[in-house]
Amino acid sequence: MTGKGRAPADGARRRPAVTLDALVRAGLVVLERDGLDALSMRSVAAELGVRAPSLYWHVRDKEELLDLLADGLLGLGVPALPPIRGDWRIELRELAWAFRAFLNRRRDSVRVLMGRFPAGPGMAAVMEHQLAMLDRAGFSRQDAAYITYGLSTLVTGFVYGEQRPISAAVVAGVPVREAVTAIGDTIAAFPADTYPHLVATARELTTPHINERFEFVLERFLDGLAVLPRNPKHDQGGTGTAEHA
Amino acid sequence: MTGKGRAPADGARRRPAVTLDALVRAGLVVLERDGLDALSMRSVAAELGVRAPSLYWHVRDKEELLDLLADGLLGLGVPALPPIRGDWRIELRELAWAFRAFLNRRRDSVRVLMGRFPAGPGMAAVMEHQLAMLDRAGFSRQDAAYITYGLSTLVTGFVYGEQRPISAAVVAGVPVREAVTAIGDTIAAFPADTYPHLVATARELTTPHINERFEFVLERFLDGLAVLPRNPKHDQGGTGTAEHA
DNA sequence: ACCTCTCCCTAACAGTGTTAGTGACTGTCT
DNA sequence: AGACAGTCACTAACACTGTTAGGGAGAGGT
Repeated sequence: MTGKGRAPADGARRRPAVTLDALVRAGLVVLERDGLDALSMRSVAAELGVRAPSLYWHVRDKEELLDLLADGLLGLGVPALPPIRGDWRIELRELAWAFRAFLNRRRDSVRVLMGRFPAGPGMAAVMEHQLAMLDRAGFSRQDAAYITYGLSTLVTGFVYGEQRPISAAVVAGVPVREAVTAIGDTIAAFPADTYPHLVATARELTTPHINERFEFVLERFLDGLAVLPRNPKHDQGGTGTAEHA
Repeated sequence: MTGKGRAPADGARRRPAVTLDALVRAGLVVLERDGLDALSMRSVAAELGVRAPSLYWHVRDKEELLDLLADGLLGLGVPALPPIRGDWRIELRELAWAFRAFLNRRRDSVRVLMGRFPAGPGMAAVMEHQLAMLDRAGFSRQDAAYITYGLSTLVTGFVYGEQRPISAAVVAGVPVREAVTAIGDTIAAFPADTYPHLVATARELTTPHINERFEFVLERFLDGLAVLPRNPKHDQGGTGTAEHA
């Protein structure tokens, strides 16, 4: 997956008990089985039958391990990439829904991926696919780059918010801890004279129709893409934009 | 700001050294001065001249404190809300840019806000403003709710990614630690036969023009909103949608 | 004077990421 | 064969985290 990584310099000696590959694999196992909060240097090391400090031979710090895990996660999602058939809008939509489904399926994956831009093979495969799709649709390279970045930001950000439990907080002069569990009721109970629109929209803001919400945001973005200029080219060559490669 | 919070039940005794209000204020001070990583129960307590366990009298756990801080942050941003004048697109654009600027100005605010939906007065003020804006523009309540949620997700997600240092990770068969610092070079160095589009787009993907990137994503979303049906009503009453209030 | 409630205290626990220093093993060179 | 150098996992430890248990000082109500 991630290759050997640490260069063997001048010939491999006794093959080590831990490799970067095994480290990432173990990390993904722990992440899926016990969740991100339980993913510590010690727990990952234990998964490998090793003690925590050994990991620092292969990885600078936990942050670097998480970067690797992020790329590993993307690599896992690659098989689910929707095929390229010709309609960019349908394909982009499928891609977004598939990505969201993946993030919701793999435990804590969105927390690991959020804000990360891992320059590894997992990310490369996903982006290559997406860029090929957009190139075929005739988008400029600049637009394609922006779209790729924007769409992943959008989906990741959405799922991140979707997964966080809606946490109750303080309303002026009202007890917190034993407060209503439904945030909709909380909002509806706000003083309607100072927050008229908010109170009136309390229900709409807190509907549990999370899929419709996602669809709305996604389709608005896609609508915005539809008005971009495109340069249709139907040469099936596939590598139409790759120069001096 | 957040009121008294904990109800005094049956008459206030000796007025306490710590109040919910003071707690939040101290938390915000620590957050701005030392950053989120340095914000611990002990450091916030020290800011109040108190020991850590005392905080648990006012707050269930750190998570609840962070929820309160999130709402406190939003409250700080309220004065910067752009005025409502009549053009929803201009106003929404101003709002998004102002929000992003705020998130980039207040240290670690985006990390605290990300994924949180604090049902407090800070959030209420921001949302009331935004909903009033959208209501005046004639959007339906459902659309207004979706737009509000979507826009905040979009901006927050974008800034979160914007602030994270682009972390280098593994490329198949290439050393990691001493790897290139510029991620663009990394991508450009990928095998061009397996990732033709990616390699060709390496520059566009990693341009440092972060403002243009934000503008692109935002304007695409706004373009998408422009095609939504609206029900123009110019009654200046302001509370046009508030029923049985 | 007693009781009860509020609320901050000390002590402690289990856990975290991370560094220092050690030593065993392996392949290469003399 | 023996010395060397590199690889890589080990033990021990540090400073720190969130959080709970239990104690006790102060104040208001009866």
